[in-house]
Amino acid sequence: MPPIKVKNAGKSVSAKRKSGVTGKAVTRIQREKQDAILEAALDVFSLHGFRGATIDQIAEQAGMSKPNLLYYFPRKEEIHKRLMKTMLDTWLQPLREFSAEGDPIPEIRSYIRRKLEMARDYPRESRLFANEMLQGAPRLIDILEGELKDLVDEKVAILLSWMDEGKIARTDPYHLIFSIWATTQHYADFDVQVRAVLGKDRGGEGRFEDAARFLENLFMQGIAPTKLPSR
Amino acid sequence: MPPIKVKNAGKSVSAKRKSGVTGKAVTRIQREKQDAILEAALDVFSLHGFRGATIDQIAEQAGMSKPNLLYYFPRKEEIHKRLMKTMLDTWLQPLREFSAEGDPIPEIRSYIRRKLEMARDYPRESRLFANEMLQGAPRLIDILEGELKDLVDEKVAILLSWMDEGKIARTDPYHLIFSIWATTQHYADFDVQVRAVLGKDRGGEGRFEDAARFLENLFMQGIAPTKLPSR
DNA sequence: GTCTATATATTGATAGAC
DNA sequence: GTCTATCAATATATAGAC
Repeated sequence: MPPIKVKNAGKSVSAKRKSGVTGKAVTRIQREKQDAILEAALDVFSLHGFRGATIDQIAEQAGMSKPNLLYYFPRKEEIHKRLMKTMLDTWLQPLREFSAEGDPIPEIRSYIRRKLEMARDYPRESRLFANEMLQGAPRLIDILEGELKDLVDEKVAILLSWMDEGKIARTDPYHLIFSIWATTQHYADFDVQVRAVLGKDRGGEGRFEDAARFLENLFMQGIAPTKLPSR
Repeated sequence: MPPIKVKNAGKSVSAKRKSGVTGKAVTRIQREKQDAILEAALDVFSLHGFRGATIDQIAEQAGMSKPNLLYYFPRKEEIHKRLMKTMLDTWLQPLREFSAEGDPIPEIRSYIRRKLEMARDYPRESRLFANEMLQGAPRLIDILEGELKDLVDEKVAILLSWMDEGKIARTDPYHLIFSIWATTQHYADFDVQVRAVLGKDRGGEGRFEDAARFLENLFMQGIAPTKLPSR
């Protein structure tokens, strides 16, 4: 699996000299400090959730004092908000790229592969998201019911049209998407368990290749158009 | 899906009059208080993780004062330890019941159904477990590498023998189990997201029936013996 | 067994010197 | 911008009266 390219996870080019929130000019050193904070915060929030994370921990990991950190992000919640924003952008990219243009089977296979690559390359983002879900998504529920639902509905329509055309087996498109999410993200969120169960001999880096092979096979069988429609 | 019976989630019969830890006699009222605490703690821990949960919250939810709670469980960690213990017992039951005796296809189908019923009926236990995984399983790693790995290895051997006999398709048994775990637990751990995406019309109680139909179909296709072995 | 009161540490956040 | 010092709130846990 090759590394995947993702939209600039930092600030957008147009915001290079202005902070979107405050409108104040932003120097290179300011951006570097902010990035160090966000990087450290991703570690801590993804591990302990919002309430379990402490500013102390984040500041230490970022290599600065607590008041210094609070100079850049006056409130704990704002760090978290920023992380969630950029995380969601990265996280939903594979689904956005899911296209009606290509052939159905390769398109779905490719989506699975990209999602698994995300779990491999961005496990902290996956855990940050999972933490928020476990807590009932108090800071994300609006996006789930709005932007995310709209995006999924759009892709579900594509899947349904493919089913109508007999290009893939008739099955529940929502639960198909849920299953792809669940199986791929599992390798980030439950990584400890995966490693522990596979043991030393099989728990190395090769586990993602094995997972990719298995998942592509599983879902390709599940949507093969030669099969009878699910009852 | 009928409700499932699970081994007594409270104290075992033989421990009815003795507390396993202290050896002291335990009255009915003591058990009731302990149960109320554990019940409330399951709510709070499953929502906020170990560090994010507070004794205040648990005590309030259990309807007692903080010192009163600490009379029964002198340390926060001991409440969590007890919860993890009983949770794991409940949680691994479906896998323990997975038997080499029955026919392969119905046996696997039945395992999927039971795991999904667990997600439906014990979502808090699922989230408690997920929270621990996200944190790197600091309080559970020994069990994962010991008891759980042994149990999985045992069931993997059964799956492999079925593959050798041509009764199910040849595929990676570990990742098959991971996929079943991931897809079923998803409906407990990511419940908010599932509801949000399905919307008002499809996000009701029927979602578990839909999920069961989809998952059984997906995995039955994936392991059907008529298929060629996965390359 | 349950309460009020409190000890002790940690938390998010601020003040003000430099 | 960064620091030390510190505040107010909250955290786990204990003391001791009843």
